[in-house]
Amino acid sequence: MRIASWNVNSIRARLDRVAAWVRANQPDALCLQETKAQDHEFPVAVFRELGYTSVVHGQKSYNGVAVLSPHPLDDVVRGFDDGGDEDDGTRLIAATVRGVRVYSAYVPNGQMVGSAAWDAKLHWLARLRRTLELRHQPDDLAAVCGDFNVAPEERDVYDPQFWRTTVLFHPEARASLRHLCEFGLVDTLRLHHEEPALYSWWDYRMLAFPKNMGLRIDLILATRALAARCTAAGIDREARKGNLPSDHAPITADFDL
DNA sequence: ATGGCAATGTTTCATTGA
Repeated sequence: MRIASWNVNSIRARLDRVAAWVRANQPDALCLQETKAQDHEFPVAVFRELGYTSVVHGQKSYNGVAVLSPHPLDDVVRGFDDGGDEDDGTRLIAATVRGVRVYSAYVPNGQMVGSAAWDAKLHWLARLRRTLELRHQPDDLAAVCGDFNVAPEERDVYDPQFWRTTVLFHPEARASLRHLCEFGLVDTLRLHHEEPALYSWWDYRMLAFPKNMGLRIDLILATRALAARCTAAGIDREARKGNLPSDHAPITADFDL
């Protein structure tokens, strides 16, 4: 079973590229973030022609998440089902695919350290952990996938000295991500690749991509039971090339399931 | 080669992203 995740920076602007990637890579579950489409605007028909069903949770202009699969998508939940306040933005959707609970998460960026958006980012990560505590045991088969807007470690950042002052690599954001993982989630890429400079996002500016000035902020986190079955993980740098790319590359994890 | 931001809609500039 192959699970993939991709911040596409508008599904409508990226439709041909995403459809081609699905055709070539045949994921069993594809989590999308920043679809930037209301639910009725999501191009479900294009993916249906490829044999994929889409479950979506979107809004106008910003945010938006989805899960696509050629298999049945069961027990779909949009947003946090923790009984708390209504979500501020469409940033989370979950569905069960072949017995695996799959989450597509778009963690708030946080804008500036110390801003209201920064507080909201840390709160959002804490709320995601609470939701997992309510819904799962660490020995469940679950994958929390998406754009976390936090790089876990120094080896995931091209200039840690600079980036540690920003929302993407600030010690507090890293601590919030660590706390999430301490629920019992494993960073699947690091099960198979130890080397530094494996990035999933590059700024559109400053020739960041050809210079590999990036950060690894997109993750597929697996519960221990699922991680035990992880046979491969990777980042598809090729999909960041060419005309009109997303600023993020798709990431994948394969499981013996 | 992979080349110096991009998508949206508030639309000819402002907002947001990371």
